Amino acid sequence: MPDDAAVVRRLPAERRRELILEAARSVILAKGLPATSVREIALAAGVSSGTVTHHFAGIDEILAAVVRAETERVRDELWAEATRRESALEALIALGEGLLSQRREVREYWSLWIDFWGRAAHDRALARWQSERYRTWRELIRGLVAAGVEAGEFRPVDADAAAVDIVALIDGLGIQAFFELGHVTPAAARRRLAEAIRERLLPAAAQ
Amino acid sequence: MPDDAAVVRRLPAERRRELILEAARSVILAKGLPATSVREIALAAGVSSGTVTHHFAGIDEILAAVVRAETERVRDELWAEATRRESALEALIALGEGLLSQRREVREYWSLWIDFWGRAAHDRALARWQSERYRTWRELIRGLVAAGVEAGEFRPVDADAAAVDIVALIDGLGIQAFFELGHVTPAAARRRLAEAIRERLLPAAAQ
Amino acid sequence: MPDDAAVVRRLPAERRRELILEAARSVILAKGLPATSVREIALAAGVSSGTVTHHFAGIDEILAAVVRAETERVRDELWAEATRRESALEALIALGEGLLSQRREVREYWSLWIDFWGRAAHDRALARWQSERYRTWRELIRGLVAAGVEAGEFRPVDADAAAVDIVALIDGLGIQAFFELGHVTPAAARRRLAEAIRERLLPAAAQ
Amino acid sequence: MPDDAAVVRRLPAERRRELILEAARSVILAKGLPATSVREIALAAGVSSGTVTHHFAGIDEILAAVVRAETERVRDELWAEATRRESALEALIALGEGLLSQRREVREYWSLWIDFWGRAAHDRALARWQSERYRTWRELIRGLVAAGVEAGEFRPVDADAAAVDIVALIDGLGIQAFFELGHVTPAAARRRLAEAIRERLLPAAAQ
DNA sequence: GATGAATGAGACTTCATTCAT
DNA sequence: AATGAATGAAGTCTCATTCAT
Repeated sequence: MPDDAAVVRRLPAERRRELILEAARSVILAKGLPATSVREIALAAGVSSGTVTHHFAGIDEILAAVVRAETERVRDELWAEATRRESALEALIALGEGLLSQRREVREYWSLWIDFWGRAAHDRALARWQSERYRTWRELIRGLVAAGVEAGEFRPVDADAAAVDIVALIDGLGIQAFFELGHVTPAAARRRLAEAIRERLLPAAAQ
Repeated sequence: MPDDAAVVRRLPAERRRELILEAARSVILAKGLPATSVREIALAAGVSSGTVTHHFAGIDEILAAVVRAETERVRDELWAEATRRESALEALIALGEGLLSQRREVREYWSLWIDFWGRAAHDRALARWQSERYRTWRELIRGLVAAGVEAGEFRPVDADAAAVDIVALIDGLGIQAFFELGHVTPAAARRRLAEAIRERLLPAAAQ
Repeated sequence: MPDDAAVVRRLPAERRRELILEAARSVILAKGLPATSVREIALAAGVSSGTVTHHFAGIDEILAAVVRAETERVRDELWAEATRRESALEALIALGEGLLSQRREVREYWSLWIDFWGRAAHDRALARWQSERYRTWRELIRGLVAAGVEAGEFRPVDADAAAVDIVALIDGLGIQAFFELGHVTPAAARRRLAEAIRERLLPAAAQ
Repeated sequence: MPDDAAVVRRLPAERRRELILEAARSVILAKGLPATSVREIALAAGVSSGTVTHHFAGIDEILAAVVRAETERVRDELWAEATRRESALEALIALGEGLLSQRREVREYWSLWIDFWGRAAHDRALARWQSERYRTWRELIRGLVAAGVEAGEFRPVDADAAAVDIVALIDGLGIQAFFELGHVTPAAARRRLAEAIRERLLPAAAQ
């Protein structure tokens, strides 16, 4: 019986990679990107450091994979939730509020992104990726705004411009809430966002 | 001409400290906070690494001093510029646009802050400091908004809420512009900010 | 003959640890505790400094391990030798003379202890350990004395007090012999010790 | 009034040297010889580190001077006290007990010596000096013993041998008491020494 | 006599990576 | 697939010493 209960010795490469990425994510969240080492990832994953470097080309690949997975996971989750709503307004607010939730995972999401920005600020390729990500978010939001305009739900605003504003507001409120210790709580940030979106898009009569 | 800049061997401590901080700032901007080492700072400053540690208690003191100096410099500069304007609207726009300028120094300012956020995200004391800094900015902006309301220049808005929104917009636009390679240029960010401020504060008739 | 001592690249951790401790011991003896660095230990062990820190948590762990191993080795060796003797007197003298032998290893033993005292004098935990070590030695000697008294071989002395005296004499003679260049040789120290023990313990008639 | 009360700016070299040695002594006692740095000595002396190296050739000279001064001071003091006694026995006991006193200065004396032994164990010149010091002590004690024998106060013992024994006992008891936390207190060490001296030297009838 | 700016060697430790097993 | 022994570069910091002032 060499295959002890919780201790899985040998796994398919793909499964082991996932476990290592999961461990890496938890270490990054706890200590921050710059303080995340192969040794700590290995420790958290319950494997030797050799196993970590056996499955990845280097530590940079691990970090990139973690951020990429997180991005996609959160985007898909929130988008699914948003498009379940009846109106464009509700969809937009659901999207924004999802990003300003006080759930632990959301705080972790911001932590990861703030860490990533720091790295991307000095790495051309990562900066390009970050730029793409912004483009994606703006495109999603632009679509919702345009649909609302089309449906007569919103004023006939410039959807591109509105998307820039809304993404900026979400980021700005997210950062304030992340560092804030009392004043701009996540709840307050969500209130501000919802109100700002209404004011920005609804016809005067509807506000 | 014995005291040629590049040759000066011995300087008053205060002057040497300044030169080292200047060098540290340039290294941080080029490589990022986590990649900034005593050795690189010394190299950039043209002194031995021993000289660096002779003038500072440790590398953390250097990094903190750089960020602190940058903060104060930019705040004072922009505030002086803003309060020179005639109306509250113009002052607000000057402040915001100053932070979204495409001058090299402003890009550097954002780089430094993005790096700092990464560190503050995992350091209680730095997070507190960041929180204080936000409080200061909101307070400055709240004052301008309240003055505009008082003068009948703005609608009777909640100045606190408006300050949160405007700080968030500036941060959000600043980050998008920082990473953006083509779409959301600094100029576009400034346009968006000015328009958003007008819409948020001016009476319907004045827009 | 692929595993020539000087060429062996890869070893079981336990064996490598032993080799490093052996190397550390030789460095300490040659240069003294305060001058013993990781680099020198690595050099003496024929490995990289990284290997040294790979096998030990830090240099303090190495130094402690060396001293501990030496202590136990000498104590066990001498005690085995002493208890092989027929009478309590002979056992005591064997023990003491073993500690005052002129064998190279004994001189090294004193060197190590003198170095260790220097460290323990300024370190509470090490001082406690040193105190324990004295307690052990006194206890061993007290037992021999008590046995001799019991057997009628010695006068009815206070065994506790005698143990303190004998330990003190051994230490004092050991130090004098260690530093002495001509007068109090190890041989002289042994003579003095044997005579002192006889005088201290034997009945007047037997001296 | 540049010459502020307690702050003496400029002193004759000889006086400054003394102040620095005094400061060095206190640092050595607090931190131990190996941890004593020029910077700490300068700090304790209230001068710049440049001043310290200005008055001494190097840190080794300072350390040697401190030990030398301490040695002479203690020897002279105790010898004066001993020779004030009426009998050889009392003089010997006064000498020994002076070295086992529980006064703070005596504990400091042992600390200094233990530190010094560590250094002398790896330095030929210092070892020679240590040897000389032992020779001096043995000579002083031999003289007292011989006088006692001469006067009929002591048995006709070999004074040379007795001196070796007594010096050894003092050292051995001193070390045990230095490290001991409860059992062999300074008071117990003094009792043991006095009794051992009596037994070693007095005629059987007088004990 | 006194200062302290400047230096460079060397202290310990952390680390990503390689590779024999 | 997994391990972990081994490496050497690079990290921060301490230090004794030099020397212009």
